[in-house]
Amino acid sequence: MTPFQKSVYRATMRVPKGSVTTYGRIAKSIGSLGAARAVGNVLNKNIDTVHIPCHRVVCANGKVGGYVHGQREKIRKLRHEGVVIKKGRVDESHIIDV
DNA sequence: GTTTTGACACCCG
DNA sequence: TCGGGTGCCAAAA
Repeated sequence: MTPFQKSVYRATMRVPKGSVTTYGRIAKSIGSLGAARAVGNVLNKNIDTVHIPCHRVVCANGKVGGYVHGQREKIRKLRHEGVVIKKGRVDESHIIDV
């Protein structure tokens, strides 16, 4: 596992339940500004959704983005944690910096 | 060493 | 608000 991937996973685990962050912000927080896309790639390769809450990572514009188990499932999980989602978009108030 | 691939971000019309 | 095009980055082939 590359150090970049470890950083991404660590950052992802920092996101508190009931809140979400964006790919770009994760990238910035681990010192790889502009690597939003690369971050997505890492999460995609990760199948270990049990140990890593990758469903709390969304797009900067509030769009949900993808998920290994399907977008539907991702949204369902988020709503389950109390995150408000309207028409496939996460409410801004839940998007935070870590 | 070079090319391809994405779970993005940003700008423009 | 929405779609399309462009730029960016790290990994894997």
